[in-house]
Amino acid sequence: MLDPKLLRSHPEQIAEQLRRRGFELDVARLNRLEAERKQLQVQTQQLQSERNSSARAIGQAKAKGDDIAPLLQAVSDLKARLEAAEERLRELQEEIGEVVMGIPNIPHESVPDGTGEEENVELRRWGEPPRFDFEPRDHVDLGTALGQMDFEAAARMTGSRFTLLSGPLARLHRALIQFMLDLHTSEHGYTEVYVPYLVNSDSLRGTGQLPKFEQDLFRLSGEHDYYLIPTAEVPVTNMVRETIIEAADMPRRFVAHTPCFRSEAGSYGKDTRGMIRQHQFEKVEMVQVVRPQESWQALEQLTGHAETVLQKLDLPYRVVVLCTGDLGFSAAKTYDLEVWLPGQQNYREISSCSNFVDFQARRMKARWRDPETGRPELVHTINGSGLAVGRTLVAVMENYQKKDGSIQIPEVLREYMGGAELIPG
RNA sequence: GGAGGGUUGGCUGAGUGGUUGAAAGCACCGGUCUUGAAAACCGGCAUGGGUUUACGCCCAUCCAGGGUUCGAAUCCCUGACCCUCCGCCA
Repeated sequence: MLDPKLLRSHPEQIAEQLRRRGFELDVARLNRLEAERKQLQVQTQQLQSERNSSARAIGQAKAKGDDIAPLLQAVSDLKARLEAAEERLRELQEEIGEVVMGIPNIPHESVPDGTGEEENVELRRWGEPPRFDFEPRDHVDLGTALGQMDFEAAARMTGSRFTLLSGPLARLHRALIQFMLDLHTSEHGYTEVYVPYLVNSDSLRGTGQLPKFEQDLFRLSGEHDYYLIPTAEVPVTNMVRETIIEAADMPRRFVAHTPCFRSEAGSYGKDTRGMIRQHQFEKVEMVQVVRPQESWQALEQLTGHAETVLQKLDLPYRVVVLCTGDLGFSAAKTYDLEVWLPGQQNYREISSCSNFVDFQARRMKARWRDPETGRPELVHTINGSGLAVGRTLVAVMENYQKKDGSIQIPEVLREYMGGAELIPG
């Protein structure tokens, strides 16, 4: 959510900045609603003030033993007028609230202009795509040949876009999780957290998935109105919802491994083969809650933490900065890490690191006490995948494959694999 | 699943219809005292919104929503969450 004060005072400037990301802000409508709100609010508050003072007068008269009948007479129609005004004001504020909640974040000035994915800008590359003296296979062929990856069985027990892993491949998947968590907690200063995988709608509103992106979520039916988390960002960021953090406790850095559940109703036909796009996948997520003046530095740092995972796994990747048109709803700036997949001969997204500045914090009422002002101020929130586990498994399989279909185990994972160096073909 | 208790400011916690936005304590900030610190003493200290050049004034908020009333933290209803006991259970 954008600062309502800014939205009121400089709507044209905000509209212009939002136009960069292809969002058309209806300034005329907003101004009209605001003008009406202002007028109605003043009127309502006048009536409330009237009610308060007359109620007080009645109380005093009663205490003195005076006759209160004429006073009661004087306020006889006040209540009806007040209720009508309050009702209209409430409706109006709801309408304004809906409009405001549907406005995306303003892109940071450093974000390149563009209309979509193809205009994202590559910043740097790390590592060399491996050369094979044979035709490299993709993870589906490799996993199926090993007999340790079964999409058909998963489709029978559930449906499409699910995977069944078994044996060493299942263990490798788990090893990746352990490795990532250990790295971030022991070397990058994150606190590991375990969180609910079901959340309420307030939490999803707080991080920006609701109200606009309900179709991407799995929602429970039955007694509770809960949703399956689409990312650990939701529960972890909401840890600080409606709290005031003391300056000494900043910054806060959390890392969590969770499954993620995405309906992605709009993605039919995209990445239908393999584990790239699933309804359920594991992710290790880093979240930072920082002082506003530190958030841009924190984004660079957090992106580096995600890169370290790829470097330690010796997986070639590149870093791109998303252009304005590809930016997520809540983000002010996003770096994507894309890993090299020999099976696709392409770089594919494996991590997304974003600075949300105060956008989520305002929705969540997440604040800290600024020693400069002594008052509660909004925090900034940053998060990033460190990394998407399923896609990392894909990357390891495809980059570490051998001609006979066996898969070499990256050195840093061996301690989590009982010392094994190879998944034999 | 059954029975009961609770939810008040950063924290603890008073407060059952009329200057209560809310006692008191803690924490925090400033001052006096002190070589310095502590203690003691004095003072300050909620959030959001409207309005004003400004001092300020006004409104809302005591879990949420509805109701009763001239007037609700306080009474009634519904819901959420927390706690205790019983039952069941990984």
